[in-house]
Amino acid sequence: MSTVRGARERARIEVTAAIKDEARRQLAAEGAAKLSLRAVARELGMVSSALYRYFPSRDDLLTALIIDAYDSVGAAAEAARARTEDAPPRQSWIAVCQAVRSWALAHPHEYALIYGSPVPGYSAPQDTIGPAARVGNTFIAVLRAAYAGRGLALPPLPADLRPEAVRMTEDFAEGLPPEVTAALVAAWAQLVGLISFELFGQFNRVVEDRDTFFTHAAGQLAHATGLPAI
Amino acid sequence: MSTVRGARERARIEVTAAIKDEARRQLAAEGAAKLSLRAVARELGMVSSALYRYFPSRDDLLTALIIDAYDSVGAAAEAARARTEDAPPRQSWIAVCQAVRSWALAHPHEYALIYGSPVPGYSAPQDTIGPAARVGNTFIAVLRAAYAGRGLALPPLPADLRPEAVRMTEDFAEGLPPEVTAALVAAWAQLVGLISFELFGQFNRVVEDRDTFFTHAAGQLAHATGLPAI
DNA sequence: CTATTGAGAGAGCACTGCTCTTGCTTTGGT
DNA sequence: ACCAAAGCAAGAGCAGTGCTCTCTCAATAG
Repeated sequence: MSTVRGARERARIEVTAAIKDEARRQLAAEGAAKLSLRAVARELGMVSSALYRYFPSRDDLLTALIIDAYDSVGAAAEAARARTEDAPPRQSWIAVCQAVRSWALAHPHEYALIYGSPVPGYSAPQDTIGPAARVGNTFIAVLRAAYAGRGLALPPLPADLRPEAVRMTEDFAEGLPPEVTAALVAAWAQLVGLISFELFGQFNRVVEDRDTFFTHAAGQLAHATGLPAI
Repeated sequence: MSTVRGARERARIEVTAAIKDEARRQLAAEGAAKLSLRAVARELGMVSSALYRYFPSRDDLLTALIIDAYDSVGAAAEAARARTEDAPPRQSWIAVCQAVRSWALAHPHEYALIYGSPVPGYSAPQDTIGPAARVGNTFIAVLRAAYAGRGLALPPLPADLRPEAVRMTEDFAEGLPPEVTAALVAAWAQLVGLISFELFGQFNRVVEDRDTFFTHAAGQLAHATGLPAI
């Protein structure tokens, strides 16, 4: 139970939130590289050393922001799916793709934080893996619904990939045909590639009409996971 | 002509190279975030201010490393294509994909520098766009050879994407069917997505047998660009 | 009511990118 | 061959960073 125990505990929660808010502001304004503990503290009217009572290091603050970013994009994806629950699965798929892209365009630095080069340490802390899975799980949900009691429309896997696909299915996509699981994982990575290229400037002087291009590509990815064309 | 004009000019070239080498060493060891001008200077036995005679700022040093990285991965891709010039185009395509991935696994921090979040300014300087195109041009070359005097094996583009695909073709992929150009651009972005997911830890606890998975995905991308299965 | 815990403040360390000034050496024109 | 100009290294210094340590004071718990 999280009953409020006293003024102290309540204050701690509020200050922690204020720090994260200000840090997120600086992140959005200048990027992760220029996020400075001292500047956050200054803006909040406290001295820098006081901030260490709330986050033991700069990396921990960043990790907190990473988790929030995962949750934010995950929520956007889930909302898109909920909005299209009754539409054909292909439309639902494309809607989720577009939701992720829109979120990325609206929060470029937060996107870079989670899908760009990992800034803090090398392996992501344990706390991030839950929120990190939300978008992927949304895609899984779309496909699960689409494949409920329907035949497979995908060619069989090559022999060397099949065991891996079966394992992945058992691990996190129970119920999906292994062909679909493998295609889904690839499609999800590829989607992020498309968004990253657009966001990180790789499409400058290459792709101009990005909305159209992306929507088409998202449709191709839907096709790759075996979703019917309608 | 780059005739050596004198001891001074020669020294400048050598020192510039030494700085880049040491910087690349630190980049490979610790990542772009921890690359420090002072540490580079220290390691080279010079004082930090002297380094500014060669690179006007840290970002300029990083830009030089970015260009080198683009050239490095571009050379790897071109070599893979040269090695498979007489093979069926699908094999050539897959070989180039694998060359890019291998380069990325061997130079993770340099890869992150060019395909991860852009570290220095936001828009890449003019000097980078030439080297940055080498890998893409390699893929274009593979497809150009494959489509020389051969029919199209791709469905027609939707009406809204067609003009964009035609423009892209005229801009940098002269001779390719517009359907192929559009598919290629998407495939290239998607390939980077696959590699980034693997390199940045997004495949941890998800994909185990990464060689197999990647090779299969590369084959799917070849298929998406219309290359025949053999 | 007292002992313990948590929080803010301040000083300080080691480091960073970058600038400016001061000498010295190589260069190019006369 | 000489001499001004340009290129270069060194040193000091500024403003900023992450982080640690100590000190003081207020809130909590027994």
